[in-house]
Amino acid sequence: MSVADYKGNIKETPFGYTLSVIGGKWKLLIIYLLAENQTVRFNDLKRRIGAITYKTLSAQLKELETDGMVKRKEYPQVPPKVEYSLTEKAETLLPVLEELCEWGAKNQSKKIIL
Amino acid sequence: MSVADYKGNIKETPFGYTLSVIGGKWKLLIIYLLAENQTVRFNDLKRRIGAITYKTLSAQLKELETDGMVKRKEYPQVPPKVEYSLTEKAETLLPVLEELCEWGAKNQSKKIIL
DNA sequence: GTTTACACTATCCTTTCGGGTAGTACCTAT
DNA sequence: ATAGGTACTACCCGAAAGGATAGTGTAAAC
Repeated sequence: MSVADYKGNIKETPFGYTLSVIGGKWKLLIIYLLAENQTVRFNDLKRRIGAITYKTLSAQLKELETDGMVKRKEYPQVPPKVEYSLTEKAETLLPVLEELCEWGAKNQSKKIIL
Repeated sequence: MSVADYKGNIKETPFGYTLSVIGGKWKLLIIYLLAENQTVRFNDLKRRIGAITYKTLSAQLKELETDGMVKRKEYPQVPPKVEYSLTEKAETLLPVLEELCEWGAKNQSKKIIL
């Protein structure tokens, strides 16, 4: 299915799919933090981000998990311990994210010339 | 400003900026249609997309315009005629969009292995 | 002279996303 | 005995995005 063929069901196109995977408000930051630190625990992630709430962090992680971007490893102990890390799938996206970032850096401040 | 430094104001990071420019529900489709056809008129765009409403199309185009992604050329005649086309800035993004698209195509159907 | 087309705008409504606050069960440290 | 830490969930709420419907002014086509 080509991008120009869709009629509103954007998630079914390759591009729309990619967008849906990384489009959440905090998803990129989470991906970057996991890329930098390999494995991070829930409350640690919360502390590093700061402004996010538990509920939102939990939701974003769950979405990333069902999209196959993060792995969740739970240790059956008390108090609980859960470690989050990137999947291989997520790692293959990192170079593309870098490029998007570069494009943004180049164009963010550019004046619009008509 | 690095991506890992932001605290909720995502639009100020290069990546967040890029995302905000292409993140609208129909923006990608519009960009692709303009890339394929060079210049397209308003109602023509509406017909090609189909499911979009005038209001939404109008809003998305306006946002793309203020972000410097599309040019709007108005002909002072009756009935009105307006042509939309991509700016150079938008054209520099096309290769990156292709890559996002490829990643999506490769990963969309992949099963998640834990 | 009624319809059609153009490029929209206005108003209202629904859906979606994320935020705020509180609470859970259990254990460790003081 | 009390406070704090762990990894969450439940419930409610507000803002923002986008959809539905209708209307505008002019002119050409039928």
